[in-house]
Amino acid sequence: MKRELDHKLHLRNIKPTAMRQLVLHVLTEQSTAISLPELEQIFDRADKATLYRTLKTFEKNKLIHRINDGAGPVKYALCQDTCKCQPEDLHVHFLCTKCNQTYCLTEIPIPDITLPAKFSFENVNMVVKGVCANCAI
Amino acid sequence: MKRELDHKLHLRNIKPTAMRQLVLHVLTEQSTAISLPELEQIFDRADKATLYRTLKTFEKNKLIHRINDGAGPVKYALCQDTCKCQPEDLHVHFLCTKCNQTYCLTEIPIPDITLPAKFSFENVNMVVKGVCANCAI
DNA sequence: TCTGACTTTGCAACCCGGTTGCATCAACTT
DNA sequence: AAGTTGATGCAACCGGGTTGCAAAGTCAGA
Ligand SMILES: [Mn+2]
Ligand SMILES: [Mn+2]
Ligand SMILES: [Zn+2]
Ligand SMILES: [Zn+2]
Repeated sequence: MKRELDHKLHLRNIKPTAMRQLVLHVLTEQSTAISLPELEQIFDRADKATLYRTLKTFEKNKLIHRINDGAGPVKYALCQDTCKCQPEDLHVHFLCTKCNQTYCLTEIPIPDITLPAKFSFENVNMVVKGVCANCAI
Repeated sequence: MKRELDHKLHLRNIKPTAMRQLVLHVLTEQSTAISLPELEQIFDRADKATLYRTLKTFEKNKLIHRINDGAGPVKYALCQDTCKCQPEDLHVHFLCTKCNQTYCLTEIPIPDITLPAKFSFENVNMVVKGVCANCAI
């Protein structure tokens, strides 16, 4: 277990401190994305700034990606092992309006868009809102 | 001029107060979306809460729509006259990474997505990032 | 025209997510 | 052991967003 976490950190060139192991452990347990405030509640003895900087480090090193679903705080989810956070790694996200959980739809790539003349493409964010399978009646 | 603004307000069932006329006037002048903090700077004598509630009223009555481009504050842009803020009215937005302006690409509808089983669709937000025509070299 | 109900505005204060400065602590190098 | 670097903890701050409340404005009915 701990081995695998350390390995994941190592692959992304992140030094395996105790804090980082704990945070990564929590992240791997989630089936949906998690925000900094949620993380604060899970570790109620940990410092917000440390958690914040841990997420920053993870994001910079492409261990996690940030998701802006438009509903409150930014959320984070683990990247796939092969992810380089390039356009081809981008996928659709889904925000459930009932449970407020945000899902990575990693198998759904974002469709191509034809931009107006002289507009160049760098990146794209696509969030679908609706009701998730868990919340469906 | 003032006639047209009042007419727009009337069409959306918004009482034409002085404040609302001023804000709508500013909104019609913009070619890109504008945030509440930006609006505060334009009217530096106006109260933030009043501007805030004015935007809320406009949004509720579908005179403007909110754009969450993931870069700082929420921005707002005028809806088309025919807009009912339904899925068919949704369009792609474009955030320029150089000038930080957000464009409504009203002629580009958001492509359909096939969601996983039991996930239902309500809404979608799509923001493309890149460099706009004005900032292109 | 006066009155009372309702809406809008202005001001102040607050909330919360995000961010930073700084001192301390831990790990690693020489 | 001493020095260097990076990580952590704590406190404070910032900015966008939001609310409570009283004053001002609007307007219909008496
Ligand atoms: Mn994702
Ligand atoms: Mn738009
Ligand atoms: Zn759900
Ligand atoms: Zn631009």
